[in-house]
Amino acid sequence: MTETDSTAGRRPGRPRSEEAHDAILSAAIALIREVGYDAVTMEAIAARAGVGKATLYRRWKEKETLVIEALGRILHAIPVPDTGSARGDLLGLMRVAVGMYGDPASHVLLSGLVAAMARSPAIAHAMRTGFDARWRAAMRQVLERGTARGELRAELDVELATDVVSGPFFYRYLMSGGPVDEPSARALVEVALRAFGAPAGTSDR
Amino acid sequence: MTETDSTAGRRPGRPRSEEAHDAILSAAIALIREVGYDAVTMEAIAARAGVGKATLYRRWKEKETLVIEALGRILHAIPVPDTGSARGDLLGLMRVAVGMYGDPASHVLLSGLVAAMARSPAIAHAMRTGFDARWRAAMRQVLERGTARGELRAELDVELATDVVSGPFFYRYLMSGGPVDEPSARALVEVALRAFGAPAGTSDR
Amino acid sequence: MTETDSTAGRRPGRPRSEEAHDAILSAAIALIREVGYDAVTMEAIAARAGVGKATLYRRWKEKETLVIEALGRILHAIPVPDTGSARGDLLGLMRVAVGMYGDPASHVLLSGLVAAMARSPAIAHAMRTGFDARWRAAMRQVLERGTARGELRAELDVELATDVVSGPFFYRYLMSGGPVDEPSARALVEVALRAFGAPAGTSDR
Amino acid sequence: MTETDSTAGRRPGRPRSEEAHDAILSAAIALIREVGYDAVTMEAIAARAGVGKATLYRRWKEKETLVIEALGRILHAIPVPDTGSARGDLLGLMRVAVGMYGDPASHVLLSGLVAAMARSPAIAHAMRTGFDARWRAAMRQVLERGTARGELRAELDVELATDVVSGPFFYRYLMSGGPVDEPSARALVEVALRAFGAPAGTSDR
DNA sequence: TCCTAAGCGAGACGGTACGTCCAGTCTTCGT
DNA sequence: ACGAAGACTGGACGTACCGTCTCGCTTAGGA
Repeated sequence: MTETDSTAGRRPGRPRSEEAHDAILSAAIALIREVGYDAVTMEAIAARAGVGKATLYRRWKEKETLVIEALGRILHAIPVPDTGSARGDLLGLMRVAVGMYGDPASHVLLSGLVAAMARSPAIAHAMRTGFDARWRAAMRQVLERGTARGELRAELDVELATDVVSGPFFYRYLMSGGPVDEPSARALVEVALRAFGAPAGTSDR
Repeated sequence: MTETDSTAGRRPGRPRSEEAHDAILSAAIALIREVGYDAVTMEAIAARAGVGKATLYRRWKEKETLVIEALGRILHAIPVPDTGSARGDLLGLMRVAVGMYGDPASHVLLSGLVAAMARSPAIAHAMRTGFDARWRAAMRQVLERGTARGELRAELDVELATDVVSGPFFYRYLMSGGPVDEPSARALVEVALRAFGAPAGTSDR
Repeated sequence: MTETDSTAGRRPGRPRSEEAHDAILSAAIALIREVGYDAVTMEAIAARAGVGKATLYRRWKEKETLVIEALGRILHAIPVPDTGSARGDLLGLMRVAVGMYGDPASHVLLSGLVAAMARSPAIAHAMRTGFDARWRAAMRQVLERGTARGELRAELDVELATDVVSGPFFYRYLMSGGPVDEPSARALVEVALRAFGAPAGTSDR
Repeated sequence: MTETDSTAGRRPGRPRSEEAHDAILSAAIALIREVGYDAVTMEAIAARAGVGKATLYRRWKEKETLVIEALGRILHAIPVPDTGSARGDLLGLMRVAVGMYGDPASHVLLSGLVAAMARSPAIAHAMRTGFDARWRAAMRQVLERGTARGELRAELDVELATDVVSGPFFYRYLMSGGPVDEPSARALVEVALRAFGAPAGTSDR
């Protein structure tokens, strides 16, 4: 996520300090928890990390890219459920979603990042590859397993199915204020199965 | 949307100037178009409107509520299509959505407002009643017409169906970057019909 | 002027590069001419010289000492006039002064160094021995020649006479903005002769 | 010294706070005394005065003009001695000079301002009218009284005489490090009398 | 016709954060 | 142990807005 992915031949001069890097990301996370995402300032992060502001700007151009990298540290990989049925797998995944949306810090954080994505292609890219891609990969795996098992239609559009299942929560969470909970998760799974389930006579239902 | 809707009980003192009100809203809209939503500042709006800053703060507490009112001026009511079929009506509505998302100013604007909603309940309320409610009402009308015609299931959960159809575009637009266009609209309508259409043997198809 | 004047006693390790030394001093002079004395930074000098900042600090503690050494390179020795009369000699010397003050870079340069002298005894010492001493020596020579010739009083206080002649230009140049030119030089010489000339009946005029 | 000399018709908007003005100047003076002239920063002045930085920059573009105005507050008018003789008057004035140079804060302060004069015509102007002019006016008065009394030459060049008397101290103080004291003052007065005194046969001596 | 109250534009107020710059030091590599 | 390169902490810079606060002036209704 940093601009130097190394592997390239050593650059001259003093190398960037990993300690500083860690201190900054930790400070960022701590501050987000304490004062909330958009009260966090580069100034405060630097101070908390015991680091000059220039050191921040040398590595991240905006607060958001920094935050995204920081979140990468505490974000676990998304566990892909394997319950034996598409219904179970999808439900498992939706429960993960419910859990993520449930964190009280999430709202300001997510919406702040969404706003930042609209301003900066770099941030958009970081968010899409850093977060969304993980989620979509998990969904893809579940869906493909479902088609392989014959529970879901063979001609299934994975992207569409992913959005149909994921979009409603995202929309409720950020806009309409509708429920993002276990019952809703169940309902959405049933919708998905009706829309993308294999026609009768095959294994589902 | 302003706090004083009173024509009742005349208050003492000089009344608020409608000219100033108009000038401010016009300035806000113009600035959003010119420099983008989040580069707009109260300072600039006041200057552009030829108005003191206090005049702004007397009427709106935050930039967002001002903007929401300003948008109310240029936002048309959502036309509820009546094509004779649920498929046609839904598709008509989705085309409206495609059109709204298509405005190049929309991205920063919408995401900025979404972020503001997370910070301020007042803004959230304004957005939900000012924008989202219009959309949901249109959806409700279309969906109820569908059930009345027997095309859609009688036990349909209108809120759920609305979110299943609307959520994916919202999600693609603000997060994943997926397509928000006519073909996608068609695909989503088909998904909705499969998920919420009346069981075979009834009037749909 | 540098702390290592040693050609004596070979030290271990890589010897200091004379090329670097030259490059630095040249860069310093060039930058002073281009952007003016106090816009010059150690950073810029190092960059221009193609040298690490540490290399500068290894040799000079402050910008000023570096500059003083750099100036030593381009500063000619002060030519002591020998016209045969105290009046002529003094006038010759004052013309040198007029010439030095005439260089457009001199003002910021001199005043900057004067300010630095007040901060740092080291700089003060460098300036006094590097510049002022040369001037005073020239004055002394001229004055002593004058007393030897009987043109000037025998009991003359050389320091006082030097300051009476030199001070007014310095004062005008840095503070009052009065003229520093040939006529003023002439006037000052006449003052000096009246004040320090031998009493009537002796050799002066 | 501020850009608004009033008398002009009232400007619109909230007037500038005199309290803030005073607080700033006091803070500046206090800081100069405490940490020395060139360690004083706009930041520190603002903090000490309990004032926003913008309030400083709204009134003074550079630290130096602020300082000059601040000094104006504590600088007494120069008392013009009237002892009955040119010798006494000049000596009185020189004693004032010795006193001013004697203040331990003066060196960094004066040299800093001299450097600032070279950078900025505004500062140069402020210094010349604010400080130097007072001194020169006092000198002029003394000198003219001397000529009126017949002690000094009628054709006396006041500017030249002023610089001959004042320059040496200025030069010693900022450059050569020579003595600036009572004996030197006496010596300079004698020089002035020899150079500018009326020829023998008139009242002096 | 005045009085009171709230509006108005203008702009200064105390603050906070911005992103940049430089000082002076430190750490890496290669010579 | 030198060299360059470029990282480091620290702190001031000058700017931009924030939301609040005076100013003097205007515009109404009620006394």
